[in-house]
Amino acid sequence: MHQSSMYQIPIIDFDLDHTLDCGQVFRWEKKDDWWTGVVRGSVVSVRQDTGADVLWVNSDLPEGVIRWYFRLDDDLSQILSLINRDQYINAAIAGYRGLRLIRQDPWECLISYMLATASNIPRIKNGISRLCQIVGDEIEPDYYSFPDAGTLANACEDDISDCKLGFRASRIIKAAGLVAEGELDLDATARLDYPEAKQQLMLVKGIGEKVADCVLLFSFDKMGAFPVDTHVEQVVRSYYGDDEFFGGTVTKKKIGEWGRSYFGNYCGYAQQYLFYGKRLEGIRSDLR
DNA sequence: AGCCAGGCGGTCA
DNA sequence: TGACCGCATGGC
Repeated sequence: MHQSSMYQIPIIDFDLDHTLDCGQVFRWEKKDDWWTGVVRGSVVSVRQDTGADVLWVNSDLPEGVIRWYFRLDDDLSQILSLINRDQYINAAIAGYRGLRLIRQDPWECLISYMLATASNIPRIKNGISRLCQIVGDEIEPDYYSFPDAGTLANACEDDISDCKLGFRASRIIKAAGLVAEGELDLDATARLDYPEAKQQLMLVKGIGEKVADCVLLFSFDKMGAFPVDTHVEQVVRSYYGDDEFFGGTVTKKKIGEWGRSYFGNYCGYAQQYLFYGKRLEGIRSDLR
């Protein structure tokens, strides 16, 4: 049995609910004020009372790992002031202040976002949950590890089929093979700078600009990545500018280039606030 | 009952 | 380049 201990971490400018609910991670669940998830193969529970300046942690991981995972080392107020360039992002920041990006495990992040293509968050969560339950290991009653590359590459077809991943299944199996064989070295790729790391990732079939940017931002520590999915595209098109603003047809590629230069070095944070901000009614009515 | 989803790769003009 | 398709199907 594991030995987990309870401790608290002092926090500032951190909102646990926004951080875990904003759609950047898919395996955390909240019940009775406690969020529970799996970090580095071990079950972690965290809780923040509303407005409290401490985070309660129940985990066998040391405090430093939790602080690292939640990017508590980021100077969030500084970052937010850097990206707060207009009324729209200001509203998103006001609505969701305390949202921090998370340092996810690169392998889990890669597969998760490959599975996220042409899907929606509830379905993504269900699919990843099934993948872990069917192909992963039960590390505690009802809690499962994310399957490693070798295990996933060799999973039997029936199990994969039961995960209900649709056309995405064959893509992740192939990627798993590349990682298991060492043909794709995620740790080495993470050490490259943004454009080179992105280029490397996109050599893999099934990884395009958007998936690559998500992996770069959420697990490779590249704050200058700006993933453009359908939601961010809709926000940018309707609020920031349409065809004429971009000088020709608006494409996701152009939006990505615009976002990186407009919001600057921490545009990845801006992207996540825009993405999550889309659900704020104040902003939605502004878009209408 | 449809429509659309944190896309990608290929094809065709 | 940019537009259009097929992919496979769950969730609302």
